[in-house]
Amino acid sequence: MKLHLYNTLTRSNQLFAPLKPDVVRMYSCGPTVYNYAHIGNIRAFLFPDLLQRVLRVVCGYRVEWVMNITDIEDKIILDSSLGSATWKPEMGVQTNNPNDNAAKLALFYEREFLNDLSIIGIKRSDFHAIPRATDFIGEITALVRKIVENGFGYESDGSVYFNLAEWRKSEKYGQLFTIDTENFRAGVRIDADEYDRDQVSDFVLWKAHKEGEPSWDFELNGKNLRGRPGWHIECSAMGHATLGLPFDIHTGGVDLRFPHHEDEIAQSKAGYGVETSAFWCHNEFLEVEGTKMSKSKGNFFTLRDLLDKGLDAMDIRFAMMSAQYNSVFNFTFFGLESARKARFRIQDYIHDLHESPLDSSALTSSYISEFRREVFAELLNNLHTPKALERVFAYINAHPAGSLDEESRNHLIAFFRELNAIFEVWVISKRPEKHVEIPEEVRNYAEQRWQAKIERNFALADQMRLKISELGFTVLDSKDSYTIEELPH
RNA sequence: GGUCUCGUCGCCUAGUGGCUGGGCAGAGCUCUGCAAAAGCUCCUACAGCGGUUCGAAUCCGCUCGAGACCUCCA
Repeated sequence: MKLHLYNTLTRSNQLFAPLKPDVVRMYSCGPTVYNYAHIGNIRAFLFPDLLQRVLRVVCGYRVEWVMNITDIEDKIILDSSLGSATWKPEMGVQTNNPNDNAAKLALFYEREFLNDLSIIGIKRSDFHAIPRATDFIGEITALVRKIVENGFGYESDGSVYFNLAEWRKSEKYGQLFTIDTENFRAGVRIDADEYDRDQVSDFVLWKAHKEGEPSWDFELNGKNLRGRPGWHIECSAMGHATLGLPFDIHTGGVDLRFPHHEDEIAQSKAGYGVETSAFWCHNEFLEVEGTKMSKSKGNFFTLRDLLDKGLDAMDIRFAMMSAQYNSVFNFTFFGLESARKARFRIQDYIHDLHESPLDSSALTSSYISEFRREVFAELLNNLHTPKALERVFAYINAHPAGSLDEESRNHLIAFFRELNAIFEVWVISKRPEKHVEIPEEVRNYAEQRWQAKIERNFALADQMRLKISELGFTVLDSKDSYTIEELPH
């Protein structure tokens, strides 16, 4: 089955086919590891996770998914510098070596990040590689050297810049983003004072060393330009090293279209002489309670913030599936609760499919192949998860589990197993039996309540209910009997 | 200032020139109390104003409103 994906490069939905047969090579711009992942980051990684799962499960491709770790960058340098207030003891002991300090801080947050990914249902084993920028300094410097050799880079005060004026003579700059050259230049000039650049719009490939900052040797034209990589060059080099260019799909947040991805396209082609990726796919941002998430508004949440509030990571994962990846997702706590209930409706249905039919006289048979085809068709339509879920709900509404015969149930169970290989928010099994110890006291109260109820002494029955709930339990009545359950928390 | 996106039932999310989605919340019923579960039923919306059309939430124009990007940001 074929996937249609929105390609920012062509600004249209395009039929996807891998460049090499049967294997999809996909690169996702990963995190800069200077802090804990927030829920916006989480969405940005749930998107490629969903994409690679659909490519594998529905399309049947093998997927080589690469996500980089940016472990050298301004904020990392600042927070890892000697005397930094944000240094944590868990990161280790700071030394006089800035490279070492930056690496320690980055490694700490990298581990936290990978742990967060696994909590949210993104599997480590689904990655082909998770390269760190600082492990590819050799690749990066080689690329910078090529760009200079090809006439698209120049050195100035120990830094190396991309010569955009030269590049634009033969190539289009602004493939992913409509750039207004006049405003673009005017905007950049403000921050550009300290640099001596031919064009204000030129971006940095290699940054000259500053005292106290991490740095690496870099030989260029017989000079050692000790310094560190520019932010955009890292992805060009790592994508080339881990997947080869061009690869099939490049993902990232919408904010990365410009300048990050635009510059990546220019650099890779200026250096390696080839295009970067056939598809560029961008996820939209999320908002929290209708406004942009920001620390000053107090609506900024890391994943661990939400888990600390007692929220379930699977509900967060499922809630994010309720909007298409390329539309703004409004994250609300009410919405999260709605998503939880919706998720459990499907979960209960899956459990029910495993139960033996009570009344075998009136069972119907349902051909699920059409249902399966429809759900998958929605996913293949640019990962339209809301529509896919709508199909699922419509189906389970029309086909209560109790009405289906054995064969239909088994087909459905098999289908939900497939679907869960994409959504990864359900358990495909019988309803688990609860083994909760009911205290003697609670059982006594429950029995007294039942007797009182039979005698129609509802005042006493209500008293008993109150006592039971105070002990953390509740009584569920059926026609001729009752059961005792533990209250949540 | 430039480049865009979007305004759909109480909330969230689809959709598309005519047949009027789905989830959550809410109401009623199955049910002789209370509480819960499940099932059934109900809850017909498309910012406003013009225009095109036999017919528009869907196309065009204007107005109002919301938001994003252009600078580190997923």
